[in-house]
Amino acid sequence: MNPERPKVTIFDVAEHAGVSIKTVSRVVNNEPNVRENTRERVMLAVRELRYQPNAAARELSGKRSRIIGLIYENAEEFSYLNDVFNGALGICEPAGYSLLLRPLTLPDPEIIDHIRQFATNARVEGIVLPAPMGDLPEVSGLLREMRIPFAAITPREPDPDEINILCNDEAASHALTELLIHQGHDAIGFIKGHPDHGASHKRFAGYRRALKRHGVPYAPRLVRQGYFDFESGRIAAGRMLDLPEPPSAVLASNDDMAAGAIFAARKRGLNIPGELSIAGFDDTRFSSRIWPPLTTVRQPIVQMAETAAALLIDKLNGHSTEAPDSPFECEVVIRESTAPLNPT
Amino acid sequence: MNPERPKVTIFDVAEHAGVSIKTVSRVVNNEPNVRENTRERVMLAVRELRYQPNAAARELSGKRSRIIGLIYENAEEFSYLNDVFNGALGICEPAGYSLLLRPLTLPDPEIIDHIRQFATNARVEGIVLPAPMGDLPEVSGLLREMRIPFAAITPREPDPDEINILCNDEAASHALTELLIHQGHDAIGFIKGHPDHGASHKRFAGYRRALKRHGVPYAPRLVRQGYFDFESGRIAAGRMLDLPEPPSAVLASNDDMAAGAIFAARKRGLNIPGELSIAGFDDTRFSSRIWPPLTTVRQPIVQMAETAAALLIDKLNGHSTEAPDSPFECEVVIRESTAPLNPT
DNA sequence: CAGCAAGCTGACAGCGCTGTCAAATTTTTG
DNA sequence: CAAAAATTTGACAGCGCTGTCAGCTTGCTG
Repeated sequence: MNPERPKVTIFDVAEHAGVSIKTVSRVVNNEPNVRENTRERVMLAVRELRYQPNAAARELSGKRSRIIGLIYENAEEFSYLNDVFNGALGICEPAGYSLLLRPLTLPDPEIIDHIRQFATNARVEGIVLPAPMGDLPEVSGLLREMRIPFAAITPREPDPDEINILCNDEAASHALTELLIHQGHDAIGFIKGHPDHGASHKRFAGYRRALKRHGVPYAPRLVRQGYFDFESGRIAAGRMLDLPEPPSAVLASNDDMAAGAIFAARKRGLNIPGELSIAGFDDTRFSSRIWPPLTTVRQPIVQMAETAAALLIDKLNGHSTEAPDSPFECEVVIRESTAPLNPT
Repeated sequence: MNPERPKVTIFDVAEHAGVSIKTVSRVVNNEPNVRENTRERVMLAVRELRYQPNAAARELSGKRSRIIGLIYENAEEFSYLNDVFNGALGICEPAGYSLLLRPLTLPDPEIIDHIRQFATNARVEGIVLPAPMGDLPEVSGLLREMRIPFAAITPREPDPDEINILCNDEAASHALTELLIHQGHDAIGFIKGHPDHGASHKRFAGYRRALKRHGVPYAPRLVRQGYFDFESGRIAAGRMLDLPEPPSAVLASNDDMAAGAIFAARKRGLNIPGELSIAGFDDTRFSSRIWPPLTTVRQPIVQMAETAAALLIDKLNGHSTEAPDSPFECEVVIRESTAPLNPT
């Protein structure tokens, strides 16, 4: 594409170093069976000539594209994805891999075709599946069938043969609920997340376990279905607040819905956290900037995505994939949207 | 990467259609000089065998990578980028191009090296430069020198030989300021954007022009420097609000800073919009979800990115690049954070 | 119907690299 | 110190496609 730039090929390097092209190839690809002396000579030539292997030739010859795909839901919530992109890119680049994005709008009846086409067309070697893509059985099923390795970032049951990145959603939700209970709340509303997301169930489970543990009765009227978006949070919270005996605290399964809950509370003239405590989940960029700043849970998304990419690349390179033995830790971030219950 | 999938090559298609591989190549690449009859026969074979040209072989042989790079500032503000990604991907995919991301953290003293390496390594044919990348002279200079076509999405002076996607920032800012003036405000604070971004100057210029046009005196004390981030908006607004004669309205050069201004106002117990009107710029996902929902300006980012990618691809394919003759239109979105001045 | 331009089609040589396998070299062994 | 074993190196054949250019068909012209 740039005629001016004189392309340095493997032949130039070989000549410069006084070896055969195959030896250069060995050195460049870190293959064994090259005398240290020779290796250094080649490396020197590589550096002097600023040799950059031609990716297309490599792929054509070696059958390795060094491309990793990232299939994600093209939803509104994007700060989560930002972290995923950054984490994955940060690992792929130094490893010599490219990252190719494939947004998908859910629900997508043709999802199978779309993914199949993406995998074939873009000739990806492996795929990263952030939530909720990793939750969809048809997606993981297809990839298994196509024998394309993938790394799912989602809180599902880990499979020893597959890469699965988890964090302790359940424990974090438990801790957050516990915080509210310790603050004296005993009517704690819960807005569930999208039922197709594994995280939704974990978070709800943590809530229930905390109630049980502390002897707070579970009230189904205080639990509403949400879908992880602002609107559903606003509506769900509104319903609860209009109840004859409204909750004194609301726990939303993510920050978008928590923002919706704040919105609903304000509409009704409620003072937060004076009259209603609200907590969310995810610690989006957003959360510290609304008023009041949101009590929430922070997940180490960047690290999780890094790990996903790193393990995937390891697997592609035939290294033993050592899954991390414990899930990543979430952290409760306490801000001003929650406060001890004010006995009026 | 998938041994099971039998690869269909151009030879298979040629045999199946009873022509030479070259003819298949012609048909697949829409080259002229193929009899209609022959073309159809080949197309049929392509469809029957589900032939997918091998990208690596194409690139190696034809010197065309069909890869477009997207270099962006890896900043907090991400909803803008979401739109840029979506717009660019939406055009690239059907056109048979891949989009490769390259986040950069600004300021970056080694930006030249990073970009040079990206362009070489990833062998991109062209590059999309959303703001503020297109504003940096060293970046556009380097790409010009490397003779890599690029499309800058940024409000700079258009160059007829280069692709430049603009929107009427200045006019939108003018309109927004005018709105506040019509609402009776005559002490309108302005928080400037990052000085390295072209948009900052346009937006400030619109503000000044509107003041002038309506005979509202320009007060330097009501203009503060910001950097497009929440914190700088919070601080700048705080300074203005602590003035002996504070403004009755504040216009921030983007929504993040407007959110900072809201935050600062709330800290001081001010009622918005009762005691202070606040308006922003960009209409991030955020803007309608904070309280009060923000009056702001919406830019057609997706369409701008689509146009950028489309023009770039046209250029790469040697088609006449017809730049759109007028900038994209912004739209003032009026929400509840602004209100007529209440004469107390 | 010969003669010629224009339109089609195909043979073949790479593109730059890696895999295979044989040859050359070094090291180890008896 | 020779023979065997292990290590290192290189020659060469593709990978699947496009560019070049020559050859073959057409359809016209006179």
